[in-house]
Amino acid sequence: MKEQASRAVPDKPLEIHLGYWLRLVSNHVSGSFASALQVRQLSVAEWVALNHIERRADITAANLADAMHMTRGAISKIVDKLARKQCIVRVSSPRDNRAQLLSLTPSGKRTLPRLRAMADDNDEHFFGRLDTAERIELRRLLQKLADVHAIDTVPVD
Amino acid sequence: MKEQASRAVPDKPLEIHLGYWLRLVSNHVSGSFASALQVRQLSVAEWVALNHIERRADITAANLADAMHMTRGAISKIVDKLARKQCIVRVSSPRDNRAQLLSLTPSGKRTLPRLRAMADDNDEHFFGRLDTAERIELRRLLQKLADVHAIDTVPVD
DNA sequence: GACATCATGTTTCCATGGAAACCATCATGG
DNA sequence: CCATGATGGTTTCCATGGAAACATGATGTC
Repeated sequence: MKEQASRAVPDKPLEIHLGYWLRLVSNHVSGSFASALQVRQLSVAEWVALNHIERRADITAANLADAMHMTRGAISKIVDKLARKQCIVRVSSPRDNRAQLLSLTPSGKRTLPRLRAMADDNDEHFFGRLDTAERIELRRLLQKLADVHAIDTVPVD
Repeated sequence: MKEQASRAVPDKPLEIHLGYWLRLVSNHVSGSFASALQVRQLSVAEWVALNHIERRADITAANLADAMHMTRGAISKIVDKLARKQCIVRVSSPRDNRAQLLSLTPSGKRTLPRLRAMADDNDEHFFGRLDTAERIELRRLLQKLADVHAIDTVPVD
């Protein structure tokens, strides 16, 4: 009598789901990076926004929202904070008075390399224990998942 | 003159970080599951709490907080919601009048299998496109990361 | 036994982000 | 030209979760 598997609690804990492990590790990595950024008075979302603005100067808030998979409402607040911190400036688009073009201030441009170093360190700290092959494989698997589920549906135009 | 790599924007986008992909995919998986749970009027956190309570009946709120890596304040609210939804009951511990023992109601026990099926479906939907070897490898890598960084520091007693 | 210390659970306050309503500005069709 | 709709950005409201203060009960020390 195999310990009556019928009425017993099904032995299918949360840990059997890959999603569980993904969330566990992901939250930890992001949380650690958030702590690191905190000494610079920045949030992860703000860091991501700065990156997008750096890569594509004069991006509009709506495009930024698409690129970051966030709502325009949330972006509005983030942009507001970054502007208050003198990291970016908002300029009305000459061809559309509704839109505002976002770009880095000199101060913003100067701080980005340091932030990037922190991001590199954080990534290295977490994934450094994997050897090169493992890191490549992890990246491949994650990209495959993103690809298969069209998570990279980022119009950004 | 290699397009002056000095002053140019360093070509190190967010996507080079494994943490970026981890967060991207993880958020998507969790978000999808959250949507699925929504039709049952449950949040992901509530689902996780139900699982822990099922696995360890008469767990205290403090232990649940440890197990879920959340603060007692947050757990207090989650437990409150689950109690209001008649999924669990709170009973004062006979040996410690501060502590309250949490356990599933019959209704809670009945709904858990359906929730588990939803979780299984969600996981299968997202990771089903990976073949068996890939899924095993992904699990191994994530567990290795959790292990190396002691993310599983779950006292739970 | 009295008091300091600690643990449990709740509450309050804060920050974040989505949903939806809103206003201003384009764009299009009549 | 103007009415209608679409779009960009802001605001308000809501839900979630952490931080910290709090009240209550347990524990330890003297």
